[in-house]
Amino acid sequence: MSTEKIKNMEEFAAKCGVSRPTVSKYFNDPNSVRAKTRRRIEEALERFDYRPNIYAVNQNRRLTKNIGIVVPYLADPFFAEIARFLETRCIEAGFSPSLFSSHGKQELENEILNTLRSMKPAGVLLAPLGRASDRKVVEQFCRDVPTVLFDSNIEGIGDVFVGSDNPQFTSMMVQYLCRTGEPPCFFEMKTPPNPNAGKRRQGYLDAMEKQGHEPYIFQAQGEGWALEEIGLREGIRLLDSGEMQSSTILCSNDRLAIGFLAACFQNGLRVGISQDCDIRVAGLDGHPFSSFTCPPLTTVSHDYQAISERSAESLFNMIEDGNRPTSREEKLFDGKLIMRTSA
Amino acid sequence: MSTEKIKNMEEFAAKCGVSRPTVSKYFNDPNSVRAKTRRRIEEALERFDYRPNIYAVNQNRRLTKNIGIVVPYLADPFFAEIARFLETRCIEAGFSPSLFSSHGKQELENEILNTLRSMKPAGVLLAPLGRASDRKVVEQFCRDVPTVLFDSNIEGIGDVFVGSDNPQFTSMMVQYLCRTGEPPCFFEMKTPPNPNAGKRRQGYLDAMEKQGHEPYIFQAQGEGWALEEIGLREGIRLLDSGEMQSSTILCSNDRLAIGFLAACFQNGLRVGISQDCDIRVAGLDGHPFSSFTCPPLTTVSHDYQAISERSAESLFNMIEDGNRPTSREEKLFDGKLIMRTSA
DNA sequence: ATATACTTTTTACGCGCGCTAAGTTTTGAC
DNA sequence: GTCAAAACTTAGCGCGCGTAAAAAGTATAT
Repeated sequence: MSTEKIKNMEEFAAKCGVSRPTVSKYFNDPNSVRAKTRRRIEEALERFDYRPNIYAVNQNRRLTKNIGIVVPYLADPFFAEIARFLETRCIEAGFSPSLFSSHGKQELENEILNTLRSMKPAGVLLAPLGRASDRKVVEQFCRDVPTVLFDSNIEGIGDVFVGSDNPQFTSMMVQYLCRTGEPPCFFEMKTPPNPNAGKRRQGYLDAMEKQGHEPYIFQAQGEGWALEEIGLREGIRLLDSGEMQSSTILCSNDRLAIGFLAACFQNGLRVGISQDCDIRVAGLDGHPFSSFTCPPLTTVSHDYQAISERSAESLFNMIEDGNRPTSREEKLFDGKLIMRTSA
Repeated sequence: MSTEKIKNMEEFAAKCGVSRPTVSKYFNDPNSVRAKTRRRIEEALERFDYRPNIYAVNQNRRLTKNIGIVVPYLADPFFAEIARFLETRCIEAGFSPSLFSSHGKQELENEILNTLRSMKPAGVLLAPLGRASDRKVVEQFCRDVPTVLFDSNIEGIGDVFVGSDNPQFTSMMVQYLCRTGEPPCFFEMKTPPNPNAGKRRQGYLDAMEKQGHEPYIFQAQGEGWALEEIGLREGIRLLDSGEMQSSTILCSNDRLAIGFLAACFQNGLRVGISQDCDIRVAGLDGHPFSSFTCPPLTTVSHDYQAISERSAESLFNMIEDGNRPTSREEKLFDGKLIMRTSA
């Protein structure tokens, strides 16, 4: 490896013994040049560490090879996990992913979308804030940029939506809980930051009605994404209030459930399905840590792999075709019931 | 807001009624133009949504306003949390942060550093893989780009290192555990992916010796970042082996501890400090979820805020000064003992 | 050998902006 | 009203590359 600095493609082309446009062509698609030419370039590539200037490249290309990945809250392991999958898929497919987190704030989401727009990305994988999103901004963005929405659906926006069938999650869990014990009450936030809470509540109400049981919903106070803390604090409040109608509780998501488990522990309640336990607690999401709670959390898990794969594939297809789908596609994946010992 | 599309700075300058260089000057520093001129530009900015083409801008500036943030594993809530802090600080200071995760892989870390180099960043905040890092690559990178290392120190590399005093963590915890009960044994990974494990082991050995106790270390088998799972599986193996010399165990980090708690639960062991408990479990890190385990985890917490603040400030100072510090600076923050009920 | 279809080279322009130098206007202090 | 300083305008180069068109070269088939 020579230490000689190569300034630009012109110089590098000289080292290869080919012309600059040919080198340019090579970088756009190594297969588009003759095998012999390719070898010469690749040999030079090993002797000198030259990289095309990304800014010059992107300025001149109509569309870049960038892909934006936007999640509402990256410190949530659920999104961290999905982002990890997506990033890897993008790299494998030869794109340059850029990762953004809205940190739960509308202004930041808007700002990210604006930044993204000026990046001329080939496409964007967007998990919007949901209710907290600025609908008009997101809508306009999706018109301008090929976008796959995931996790959180905003009706009519984006070319494709890929996510989980949230009512199915709740319905399956309610059914399971009813068959194995007392019908559950429902623990959720009054003003949830995460997008799918509304659908889950409705799913609970519908499922309970279908099973012929009276629903009971407890709404936790609190704002923001500190879900475990809210689950703990409000869980204690709920337990102390004596309002609980049932010894089975379904939490709107695993993070609330983790908090609620802590509340139970603090109140000396034994959680689980065995005879000597006082209460059953279930969650929803298949949170990466849900198998390590005490007791391990019974939950309905997203099909992470499928959601990431499908989102990425959909976007890649759109990019390759060059045209957006005529009608909006929606793909919902079922969740998988994971029976552990908490419920 | 007019819908008229503005193609470039030339056009936008015309709308403002000022010349292009003046607009350019404004975007580089709004205070560098006369107040009246600034008003005219900002009014136009409200009527038309123009943004300078970031690729053209970055191509022509010697240094961009980009800051790279690199962490070894973003799906680890510890790094997610720090990354969130850092990102916010960069934006506040007028920079454009780009977030990268090495996903625990050396090749990816190298690739990220290469990408970063070609981004001509003003500076980089780097939490390296540590032992798994390619020392030469990181070293060369730090010579080329102003870099603040954080969390994981690589001796002699980078202009500044900001992190926690890991031996102090272990030492403090060992002291606490010895004063309140049986001296702890130590639970760690044989080949830990996280960088500071070595220092913690040494800290344990030193502290035990200082206290006049015989150390006992159990090394968990397993590779990668699935620390909870390893803690659970190997925890069970340890408990079943009957090798445990003490009823107090200190885990090398909170994620292992979370797994170990699950192992205890599964084995019917009651964890905690009260009389009716069988075992005390402590962790290290102040993991965001450590307060929601059952029982809540006694741990030594990083000073997240201080580490992020200091890292960011150090980098900003280097960037503003324009010159790198003559000698390498190291700043270690003490951890805070957080007494909960697990130990 | 000749025709045909690819590849590659040459030449040249354009992208949008940073930056500089020279000339012009505006500002504010006296 | 004068005058120097500050802010502006005009003009123009350069950054590193994509890309298009035309010319030249090269592989494959007849």
